[in-house]
Amino acid sequence: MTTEQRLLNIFGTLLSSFGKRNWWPGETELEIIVGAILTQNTAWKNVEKAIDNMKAHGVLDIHVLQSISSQELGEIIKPSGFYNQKSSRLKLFINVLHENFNQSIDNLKYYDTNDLRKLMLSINGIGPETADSILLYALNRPVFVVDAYTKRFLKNHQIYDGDNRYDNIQNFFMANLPLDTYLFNEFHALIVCLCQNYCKKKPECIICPLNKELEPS
DNA sequence: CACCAGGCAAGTA
DNA sequence: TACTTGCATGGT
Repeated sequence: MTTEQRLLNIFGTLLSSFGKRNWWPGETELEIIVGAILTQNTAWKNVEKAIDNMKAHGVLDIHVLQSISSQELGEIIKPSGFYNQKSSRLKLFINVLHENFNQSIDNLKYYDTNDLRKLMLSINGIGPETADSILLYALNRPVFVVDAYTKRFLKNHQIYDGDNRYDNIQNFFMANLPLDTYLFNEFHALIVCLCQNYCKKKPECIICPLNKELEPS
C-alpha cells in the first residue's frame, strides 16, 4: 500500500467515524482570521468568548480594528488569554490589510499562495500554523495545517518517521495527497477531533477508531 | 492543587 | 540546530 493510499484510508475512517466537521467556525473571513490568531495555545472555548465580546462591542470590523487602541482591544479579548500580545498581533495584521491591500480582505485573493504565506510569516505574531490556518480556512488555499495534534497523531499511530520540523511534516502530507482544499480542510479538522476524543495519551489510542480499523477481530 | 489548551518570538548553548 | 521561557485566561 502506498503512503497516499494509507493516508486516504485513514481519512476515510475518520470521516465515517466522526462525520464532516464543518470547519472553520466563523461567519466571515475576518472572523476566521481573528480566530486563528486568538486560538494560539488557547482552548477554543475561550476564543469563542473573546469573539462574542468583539461582536458585542462592534469591533469585528477592519476599520474599527484599525482605529481602536491596542489596550482597549486587549480588554475585549481578555478571555482568550495572552491578550496584550494578541491585541498587538491583530492590529499588526490589520495594518498590513490597510497598507498593502486597500483595506479589503477581498484583495488577498489576487495573490499567489506562496507569496501570501511569505507575507504573513513576515508579520510578527503569525507563525506557520496561524498562516496556514488563514490560507486554508479563510482563503480556501490547498495548504495542509500542522499542529500539536497532528504531531501526536502521527507519532501515536506510527505514520511518519521524519523529523519534527513543521515544514517537513507539512510536506509529508502535501507530497502524498492530492492538493485539494476540501480534503485538507476536513483532514485537519478530523485529526483535531480524533485527538480531542481519543488520542490524548497513547494508551487511550488503543480504542480509537483507527486502531479498530487496523485490527479486525 | 496541577495541568492543559487548535503558538509564537526571543534568548541561550 | 535544538532547547527554554514568557505570555494569561478558564476548564478539568
